[in-house]
Amino acid sequence: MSAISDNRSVFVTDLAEEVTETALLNAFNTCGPIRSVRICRHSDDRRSLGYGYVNFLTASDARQAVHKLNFAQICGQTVKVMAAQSDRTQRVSNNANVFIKNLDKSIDTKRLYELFIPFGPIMSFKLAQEVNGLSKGFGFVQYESEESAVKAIAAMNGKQLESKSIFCSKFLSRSERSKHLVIESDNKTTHLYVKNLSDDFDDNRLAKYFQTLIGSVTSAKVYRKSGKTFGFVSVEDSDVANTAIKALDGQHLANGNTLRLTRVRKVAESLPTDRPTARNRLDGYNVYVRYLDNCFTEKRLREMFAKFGAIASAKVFAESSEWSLRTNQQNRNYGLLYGFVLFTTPEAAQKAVRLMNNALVAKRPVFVSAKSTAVSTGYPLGRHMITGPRNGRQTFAKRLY
DNA sequence: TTTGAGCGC
Repeated sequence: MSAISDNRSVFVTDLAEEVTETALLNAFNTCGPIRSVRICRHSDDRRSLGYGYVNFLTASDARQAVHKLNFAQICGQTVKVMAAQSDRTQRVSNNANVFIKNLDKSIDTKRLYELFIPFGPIMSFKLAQEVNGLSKGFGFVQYESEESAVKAIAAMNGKQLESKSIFCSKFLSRSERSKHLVIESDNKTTHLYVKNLSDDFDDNRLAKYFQTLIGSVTSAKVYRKSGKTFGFVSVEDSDVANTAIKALDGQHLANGNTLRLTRVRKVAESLPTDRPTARNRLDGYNVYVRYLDNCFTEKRLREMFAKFGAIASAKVFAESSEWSLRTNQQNRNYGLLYGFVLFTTPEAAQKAVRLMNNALVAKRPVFVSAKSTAVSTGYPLGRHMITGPRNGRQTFAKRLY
């Protein structure tokens, strides 16, 4: 068992760049005997990363250091001191993390801490700041226990602080939050999807059916496909929509069909919270290609697609980030590869999809689509490995999207 | 407006 991540160590952050190990030692040795100190540094040029560790001989000295030296000045800069917690999962998800926003800009890190410490022991805290140190007006306080977080939220949410009334809630990660927003927005929709209609429904009849039962229908449209009859009904407000679902979902029609009524689901991609990406700019011009072959190269990709129009760029990507492990001795790629062909016109891209999808290339079907399905393969964003032509040379390049 | 991730020899 490593002696480092136990409760005899403290994590010190917001260190000025010039703070040395000696300065750190001098600042903390008033709390008790120290085994070691460490300032974490860039591996290339040894510049300080702005945080480090002080390892005491006893847990009680470490606790005392957190208490005594949090917000102390070292080399003229206020530092934060907290119990070291190297286990990332412990730091990230204990369900005791509070998000705070709408903070008056005059509230600094220390004030934030003081406002929230009455509700229980704090594991970590952070005020979001501009590079110049000015508050961004939001921050995080993570307690040791969920109970403290619940108490803090109950007491502090809506509280007037300086010019503003603050907002506090359990912290949600970006992805959790976006799911949440989809549900919220679904609950607010005024558009309903109706299925299992009997054949005798048309637009008029559907409108009348809803009108009679719930009133205030703004539109109704019936569709028939593969022998099924379904439709969309819009109502005046989301309360009516919710009432309609409660009242009509599961109703039996005259012919015995069970009517199903649900909200029209919004897709996460269409939410206004989603930032436009570089990828969107390529929509319509870019074609995604998946193909299994051990010599699938950019040159080959260009040759395959040249007949559809001018190609701005063609790239091949390896399925796995462990690409190098999948290169055989002839330096040919094997394993799943995929690529993108960027055309200079949307017409060329459409034609490529239409004529190349499922076409046989060297006896194998090739999958060609206007939309990439590669985003869900767990790729880290940013830099990606790209195969060089035939010689298997690896280079890193930015993804196309 | 703003929903993290700084944590080691």
